[in-house]
Amino acid sequence: MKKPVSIDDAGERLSEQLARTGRRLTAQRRQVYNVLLLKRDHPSAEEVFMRAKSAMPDISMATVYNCLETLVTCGLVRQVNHDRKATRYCSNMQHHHHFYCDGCGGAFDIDPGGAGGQLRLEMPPGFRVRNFEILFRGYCPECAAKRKQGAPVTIHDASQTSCRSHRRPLIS
Amino acid sequence: MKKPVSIDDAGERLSEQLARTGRRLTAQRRQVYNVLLLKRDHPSAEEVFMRAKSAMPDISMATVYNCLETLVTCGLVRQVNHDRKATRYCSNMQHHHHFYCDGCGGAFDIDPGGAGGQLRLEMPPGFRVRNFEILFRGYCPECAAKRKQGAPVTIHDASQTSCRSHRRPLIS
DNA sequence: GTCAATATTTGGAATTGTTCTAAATGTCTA
DNA sequence: TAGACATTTAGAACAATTCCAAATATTGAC
Repeated sequence: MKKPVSIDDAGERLSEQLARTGRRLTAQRRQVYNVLLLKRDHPSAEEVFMRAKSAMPDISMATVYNCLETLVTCGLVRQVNHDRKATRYCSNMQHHHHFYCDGCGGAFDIDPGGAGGQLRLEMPPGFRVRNFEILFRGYCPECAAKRKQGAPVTIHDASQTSCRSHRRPLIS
Repeated sequence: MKKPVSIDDAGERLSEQLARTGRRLTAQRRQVYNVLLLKRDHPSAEEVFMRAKSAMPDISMATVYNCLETLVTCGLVRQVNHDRKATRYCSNMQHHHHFYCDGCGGAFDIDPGGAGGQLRLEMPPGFRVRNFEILFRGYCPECAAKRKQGAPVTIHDASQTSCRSHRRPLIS
């Protein structure tokens, strides 16, 4: 299994990715990224703000949001959403699943296990799974067809709900 | 495969479940439940409101939220969340997974396929999966241990984050 | 190093989806 | 039909997030 980004590589990785997308390396971006690498417990923007603030007292919440967004679009960090709670941020960019604790609300990474077509997941010791749910992303038949025809398509525009509304729902 | 609740059974089912939990059957609750049974495309509260309003012009948004919550706690309807978008409501109470279309934003139910331990999912024709993610729910080692000891535990209190914060994250 | 051009940060206002509140209305039981 | 209690309602409050426009920082050219 590949190693995640170490704090040592982080600076290089960060400036590299920022440069690649024509962005500047700032102290705030470095700080926010560091927070995410230092303790990989999926903090919310609020939590990132508080941790960053302790090392950089003048950083603002708006900046934390900006930096997080930048890191996400640079592919250095990903967002993790669960129920409608605040978005959390994760510096583990390898493909993985998540375990959400009903007790403490914690989020834990679950390794996707054996590669290839076969999926063989193993929970780390001590975890008690009550249920699971698979979340697929892709294109529904209508949108897949539209894209094949080469029509210009806007991805993920929430206001564009035509497809959803006139299709027969897939439960029988 | 079992059939979902038909509109005909719905009234009975609704009053039955409401009575079981000491609640009253009201026109608004019936209306909201009907909206959800009539078109199973995972509408948001806003969409439910608009559809309900066309048959019952005086219904209010607050009532729609109240009714939806009641239906959820009665086990007649479930909430479906995706990214941080508005919660959607689903009257398919059988265990199933979800497919989210990146094109139109639609949500579709995916049958969990073969019963038993083995999981063999099949996408309905035309769907193009780009990626998937598994979401586990349960208890993390610390919370599982606490519960075994019979300590009184509050389930899912978001403010209680101790467990999350002092545990080493599970990525290596 | 200095300057201009441009990107970023910042505080506060605005927005969105949702919950709360308290008064009005409805339903049920006696 | 009254009294007890549940439900509905409009609007205020709320939390997480985004937007805005001014202040500040960074970069590249000289």
